[in-house]
Order: sequence, then structure tokens, then C-alpha cells
Amino acid sequence: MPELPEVEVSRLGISPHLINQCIKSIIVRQKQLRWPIPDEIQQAVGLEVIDVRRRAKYLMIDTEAGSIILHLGMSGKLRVIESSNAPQKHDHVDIVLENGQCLRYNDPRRFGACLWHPHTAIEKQEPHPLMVNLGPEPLTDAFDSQRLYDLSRGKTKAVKNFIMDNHVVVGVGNIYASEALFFSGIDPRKAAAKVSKKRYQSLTDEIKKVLAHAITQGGTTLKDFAQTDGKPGYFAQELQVYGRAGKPCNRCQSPIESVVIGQRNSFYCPKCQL
DNA sequence: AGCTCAACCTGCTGGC
DNA sequence: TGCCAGCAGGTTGAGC
Repeated sequence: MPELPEVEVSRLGISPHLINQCIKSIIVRQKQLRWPIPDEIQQAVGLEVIDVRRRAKYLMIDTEAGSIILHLGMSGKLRVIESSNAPQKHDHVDIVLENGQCLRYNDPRRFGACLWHPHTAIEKQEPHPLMVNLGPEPLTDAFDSQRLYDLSRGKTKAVKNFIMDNHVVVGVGNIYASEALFFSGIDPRKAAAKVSKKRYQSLTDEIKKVLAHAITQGGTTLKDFAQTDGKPGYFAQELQVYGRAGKPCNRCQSPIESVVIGQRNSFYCPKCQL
């Protein structure tokens, strides 16, 4: 379900309920996610939540002793509810607060993760191993067209795969990759090395625009994404190409086409994207 | 080094 | 109505 906008919407939704609250208990009903949930996560019990941060599609719930790292995978959802609410199917983890509320993590496909990153004295500033090799955040100045251009030289893979590579830039998933390529008029199948500097400038701008705008709309709800208050994301109705195979392009009326690139279904307008 | 592909898991949809 | 194949927002790691 989540790309970067959906994760950021989740962060914005949960953080005011968590920050400065004390963790009373952590209930793990299903520890077998992408990786097993480590028992060390219990080190957060009794501590106050200092901050809720996001890096790429990871959420970090910071305490004095370390951070709980959450990843929503394909189907993960977070909600803040009364901890007395009966758990439903696939409600794998509760982070229960002393005020009676809890952060409940639900993930049918269990592609997500819930990990613990201790702040030991020696490695207090060390990032988690999962985050060591991540590229820049797309909504910061560290992500610019020069970087895309430089890294793309010699790359034969499709430009869509290239911008979805977390070493290049994080947070661009299958939906927004297709959308940004549409707005910049680039054929998603084109080899990354064959895209000009000028077009990487456009692509960089469009990636930033589409992600930032999707965040303001509460993300994209396709099947089951919900904001943490249960409302759907409203960006789905603004999608130009994703999921619109056979429907007319909003710019030129040509039928949108779909093609599999790097195992992922991809959508583009054959007239607007060259 | 760079690229492709299988794998992780459940649920939903569409065709027969 | 039922069954089964195919597909889904992500990421890692094996293998070429």
C-alpha cells in the first residue's frame, strides 16, 4: 500500500498521539513479519516517545534507549485507537501507551517490519544497517537533477527502474514513478543513460511535485490504504496514468498503455511520453 | 558492477 | 456458486 506519501501521512497522523507519551507495554501477536520482531523491542517499555521520524519508507519511534523501526511493506497500516478495542485479523503489534491509547499495526501480507535499533553508548549516531545505503530524501535539496544525471551514465536499465532504486533516491514507488514520468514526458522503458540532463531536471521537479502534492491529499488509496484516522487518501482520483490502461490520456486522449518493467506493471501515454 | 528474477504472504478479482 | 490463476502499493539477496 504505501509509498513515501502514505508513510509520511501515517507519520503525521500518529506522531501527535505518541510524542511525550510513555510506552506502557508492547504486545506482539505475530512476530513473523519480513524479519522476526526482536524481543529487544521490549526495551522501549517504560520510556517516553521523544520523536517520530521518517527515513525513506521507514518510520522511527524514538526513545531514550533506542528506536522502534516500522516499515509498512505492501499492505501495512497504522492506527491510533483505544487499547481496549478488540484486535482484528492481522493486527500484529500494539504499542500501548500509559494514557490508554495504542498504536496498532495491521499488515495482512506481512511484508512489513518491526525492528529495534538500540542507542548504545558507542554507536549512538550510527544509522540502522537497513538505512546505511539509502539515497537522499526526494523532498530535500540533496536530491537534484545532477545526481540523477551522474548516476545514470552507463546505466542500461529502464529509467523507471532507475528512479525506483533506493540507492538513487528513496521513496519513489510504483505509482509515483509512473506519474512523475508522465508529467515529464519520458517513456518509462527508456534506458536511464539515454535520458538527457534537461529531461532529468524535469523528472526531478515532477518527482518532488507529485510526492509533495500526494502528501497534502492524504496519499493514494487504491484498495486499502487508510490514513490513521481511517479516512482514505484522496490522491487516487488525480492519477494520470497509474491503473488507467485503456483509458484516454487526460492530455491527448490516446489510450494509456501498460507494460511490465522490472516485474512491475507500468503505465504510460504512448503519445505524450517518448 | 550491474542487471534480472525469485521470494516473502494474504486477499481480492475475473474468467471459466 | 466455486475454484483457480493472476495480480497487488516493497525490498532483499541469489545468480548470471
